Amino acid sequence: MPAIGFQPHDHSACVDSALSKAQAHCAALGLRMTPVRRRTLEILLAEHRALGAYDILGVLSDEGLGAQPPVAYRALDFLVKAGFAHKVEALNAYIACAHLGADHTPAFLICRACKSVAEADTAPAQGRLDDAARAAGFVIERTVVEAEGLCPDCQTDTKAKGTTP
Amino acid sequence: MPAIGFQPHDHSACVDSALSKAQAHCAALGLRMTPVRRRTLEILLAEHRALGAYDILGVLSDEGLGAQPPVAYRALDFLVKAGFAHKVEALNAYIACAHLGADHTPAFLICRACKSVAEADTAPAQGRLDDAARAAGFVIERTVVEAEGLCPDCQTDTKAKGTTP
DNA sequence: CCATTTATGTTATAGTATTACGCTTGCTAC
DNA sequence: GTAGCAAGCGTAATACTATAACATAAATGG
Repeated sequence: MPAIGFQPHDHSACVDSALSKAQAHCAALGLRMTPVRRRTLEILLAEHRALGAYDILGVLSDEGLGAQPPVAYRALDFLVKAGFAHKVEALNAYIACAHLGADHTPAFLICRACKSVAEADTAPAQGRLDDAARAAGFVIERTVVEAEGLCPDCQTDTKAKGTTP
Repeated sequence: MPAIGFQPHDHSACVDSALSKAQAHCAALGLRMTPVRRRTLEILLAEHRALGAYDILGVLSDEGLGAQPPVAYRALDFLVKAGFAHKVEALNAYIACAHLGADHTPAFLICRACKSVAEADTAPAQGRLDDAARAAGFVIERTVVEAEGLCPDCQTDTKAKGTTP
């Protein structure tokens, strides 16, 4: 079990905060935070890594919350639509939103060695893509911005690449 | 068969040019442009759309160039590594590179209505992603920048969304 | 020519995601 | 309170995407 976030932090507080923000957001908008959805969010929040739908399903299934793929996919769809989670396209996997409440365009830094994922702080990230879209007359509805590479911890580890030839 | 690029252009010239640049690049680097690889590139070049590996495989198979998934995946891997094609992560599909020869970070505009894909002219949208990475001490090796939305043609079409309620 | 590497052919299987249908639950209007 | 409706869940079946593993063939290079 390798690096968690890229920076150390009070993870339990970050989980609690996200959970209660999500709950409040649901109450405000009349969305339904059902047991399956809540548990799915908790599972995602437990780590700063992206989890596959079948990883989620495995846990849910162990806990008697549903045994077939649609259960996980429906919960994940809900969380993504509500903005509580994001899909990491480069991994076909899902991760809890790190900036819950902020209206943002997510951008991810994905470590290929330890598989941890950080959601970049930056908000408007998409400057030139926007320009290109405007020039082409294209209307953007959603953006995917992801970077794969090595996190600080893994750059020095032998398991990464030959930085010292 | 809907919109092709976002702008009209001499497509046959754009195919020929790409093909001969690829051939030259292979010759220069000692890469082998085999029949399967060449045909796969031609298939991708035929449209400014992303094609699934199994779409490619279907064509190859019809032409007697190989019937199993690995044939298509290997050809696609080669083309991607050589820089002749890109993978569009948001679609799990592949598209010919539109800027063959230029050393660039691809960025895509993906129309959700007609499925055409344009590769943005601009180098990267990654200004702030870069900043975020530097701040976090993260080393980027590859970036994925994709935008989903509506191309110019599909914004007015009824098939898109209700722009006129 | 033989050895080595590179590419292809094929089988099998793993991993990701959706369709479809029926049941239950919770809300709203009467 | 209960009839009707929408949203959510349970389940089975299946589609789509991708890779592992191993055998064969073709090109390169001594």
